[in-house]
Amino acid sequence: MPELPEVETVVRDLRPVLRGRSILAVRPSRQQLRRPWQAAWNPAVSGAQVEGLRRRGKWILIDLRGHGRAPGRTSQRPALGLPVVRIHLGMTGQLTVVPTTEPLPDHVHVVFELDNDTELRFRDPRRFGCAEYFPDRAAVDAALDAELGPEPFAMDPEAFRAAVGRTTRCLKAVLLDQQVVAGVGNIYADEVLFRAGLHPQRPGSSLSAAECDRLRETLAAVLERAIASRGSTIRDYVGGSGLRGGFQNEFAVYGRTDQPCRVCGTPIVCLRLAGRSSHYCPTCQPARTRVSGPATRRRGR
DNA sequence: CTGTAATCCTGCGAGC
DNA sequence: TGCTCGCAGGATTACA
Repeated sequence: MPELPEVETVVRDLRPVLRGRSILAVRPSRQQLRRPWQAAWNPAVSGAQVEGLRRRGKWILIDLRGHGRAPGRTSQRPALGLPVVRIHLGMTGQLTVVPTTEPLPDHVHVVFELDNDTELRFRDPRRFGCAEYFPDRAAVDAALDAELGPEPFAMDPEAFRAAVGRTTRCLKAVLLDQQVVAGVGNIYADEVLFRAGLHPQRPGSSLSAAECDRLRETLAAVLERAIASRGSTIRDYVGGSGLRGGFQNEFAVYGRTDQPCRVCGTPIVCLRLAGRSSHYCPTCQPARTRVSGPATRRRGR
């Protein structure tokens, strides 16, 4: 569920609440998330202090200072590291800080006990998300940069044109590819393509430079607007403070199958592309670039 | 390389 | 009221 705007909202909500707090302990539920629980969690994270929160693509990064209670004598500790907790919300993940006295709902799979009678809870009914511990911040950043494309804001226009132009995959698949641009998911891919007037099925290589630039600019604009609305809540999503998002009220196409396009009235169409439901307006997003004049007539080979 | 489908899960709404 | 079915914001893998 959570795409870039939702993850960004969670990070902005939690940053002032978590910064400077110490983690007393980490408790997993009995059920596994996407990756198995790491035994290193507790000795490494307990006692560490939260230095800050960041987002990269759809990942939430909690930067820690100190390694907490290392086993053995103090003198045998390794040099102070900069550990990181890395969290992905998957489809239904929620990350909130609440007083310890708050009743524990179902599907809370990781609890970080904090030093002020509150706790950070990772709740994820479908368990497609994951929470991992890494001992070294630089290594995490390097790994993320290797597996993710650039953040959608301030992308290099040349590089984006090259990435889109070199593939025959359809635009929907291109936008969902985290290596092309990080953070876009099913909702915003559809919304961006509508606002850019591009058919989701068009091959990346069919775009002109101008269309590519328009796509890149629309992408940043839509995501920024969505962040300003605190993301979209279809069902499960809540921000770090438990608040729902508001951008679902501005959807032009997502989830609006058969409803009239807000611009031209044509019924919105839903197709299956890249394994995901894809919504678009067949009038506002023509399948072929509109070309005027008889030059488009077939000329001999 | 590209597209498709299945997989990991739970929950909810539609339709009967 | 209750049942089954299909689908859901993600990501990875296998296979044609």
